[in-house]
Amino acid sequence: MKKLEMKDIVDYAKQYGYVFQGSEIYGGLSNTWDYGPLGVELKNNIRKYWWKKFISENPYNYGLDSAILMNPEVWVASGHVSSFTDPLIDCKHCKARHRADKLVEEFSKGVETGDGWSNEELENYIKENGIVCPKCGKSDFTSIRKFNLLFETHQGVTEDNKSKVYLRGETAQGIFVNFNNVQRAMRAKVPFGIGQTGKSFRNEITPGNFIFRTREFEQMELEFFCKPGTDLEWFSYYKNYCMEFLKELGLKKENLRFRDHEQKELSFYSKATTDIEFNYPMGFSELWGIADRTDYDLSVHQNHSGEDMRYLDPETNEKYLPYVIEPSVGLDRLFLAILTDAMDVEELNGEERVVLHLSPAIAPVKVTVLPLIKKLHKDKAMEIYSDLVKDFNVSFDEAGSIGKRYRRSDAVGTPYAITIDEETINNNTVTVRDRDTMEQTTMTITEFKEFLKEKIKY
RNA sequence: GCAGGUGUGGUUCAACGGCUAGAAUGCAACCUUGCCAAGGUUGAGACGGGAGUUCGAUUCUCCUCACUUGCUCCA
Repeated sequence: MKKLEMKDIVDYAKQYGYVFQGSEIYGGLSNTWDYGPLGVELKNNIRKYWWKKFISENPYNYGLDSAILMNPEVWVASGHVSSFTDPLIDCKHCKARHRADKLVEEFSKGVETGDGWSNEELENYIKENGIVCPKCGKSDFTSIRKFNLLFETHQGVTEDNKSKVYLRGETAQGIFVNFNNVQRAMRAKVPFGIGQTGKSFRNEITPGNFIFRTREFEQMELEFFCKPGTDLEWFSYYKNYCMEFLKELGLKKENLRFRDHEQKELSFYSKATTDIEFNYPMGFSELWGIADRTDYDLSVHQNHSGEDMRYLDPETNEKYLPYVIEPSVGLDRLFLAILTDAMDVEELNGEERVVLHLSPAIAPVKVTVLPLIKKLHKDKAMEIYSDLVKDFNVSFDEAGSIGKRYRRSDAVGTPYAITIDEETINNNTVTVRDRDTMEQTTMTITEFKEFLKEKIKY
């Protein structure tokens, strides 16, 4: 089977109602995508599954849904307002773009530009030392321009500076600022976690690769608070927990791998980070980041807000800032991974069969109801359809030959098709056809409902 | 944001400075068939957007938008 390219995935997604280009009739808007009727079902199912695995099924963890708009001080404390602003300069000669601080650091090994350097200092240092463009070797740069990755907007009807607010750049901060609330309200004992899903916004400089990197995206984040010293244990626990989850979703083992961050690429606050990478059409790339963030987040909020964020251990009467393990995954990315992994173009009797091998638990449509002969079996089929919709997401198809209808249902990832014929009218049995094996079995409607219920269990 | 490439029905492709822009597939309706993309009839459906050159532009030029490849970036 040939490796599918991103274009194949995008075309497929559009054709079958999974993902459309945003604002398409107006020529689109860069890197925005709308989830279609099947896409939203799949996305909801993935989110639901995540919630079950990480929140409701997990005795340690609690859910949360914090606001997208937060007090701007949150983002000052988290460092997003200042350090998210990368000092970028362009080489006037070859048009390459570089980070000014990186140029300086590379030029004079050991010099830490950190937060302390202003744009002017960076520019002057580059000029005085004649630092050259690593690409073309000339020293002819534009002045530094900063890119704030946070979306800004205004609260209230007047656009004065006081009412400036940011769209959240990550859901995690909503969790940290509610640490005390959740701990007290739920009488939670460390270790415990708080998780939430929701939209976040970042002005990425280079979005792209379909829904892999967009400026508006949905995160599913868990912040797990544990006692310092136990953090590495929990870190490795969650590495495995996440990988387990991905396999349960049906992702193929060979398309997944761990990648530990090297010491030098770790963020300044992180003790350890591991990515779970997936083999997307453009190659292996990040799907899930699992990070040991130490007590960085709670301590910056404690310092900036003046609130005590420490946890009082009821057994030892010891007060401490918990360490945080953060498994954070992008829902859109996971969606893309699942679509890529499931999609297959198979050779069948000299014809091509597009089939989406989605696990029944997350498939948008669980079963499609097909009357064998429209005239004779439509009424019975409708009756069964109306009965099934109460419990399942079901579709109905009466157009074209039976084989063609099987193919249509394969193409959108529906795991089962049931055919309604004379037997159904006489003794309530249907022919159940399996998408993956294309095998048929006969069972009663009641048996089928039980069968399906079992198959779609999360 | 920079440099290159590409834009014709839902999809894949064709033609042309000038007659009603052609086909396959898909889609819809009807007839026929009835368990793995059968056949027939009918129908809907396209030159990304704007400006310019021209008697006339889908075609040539410019701008713009989108997609795409590479670079820069990804806390």
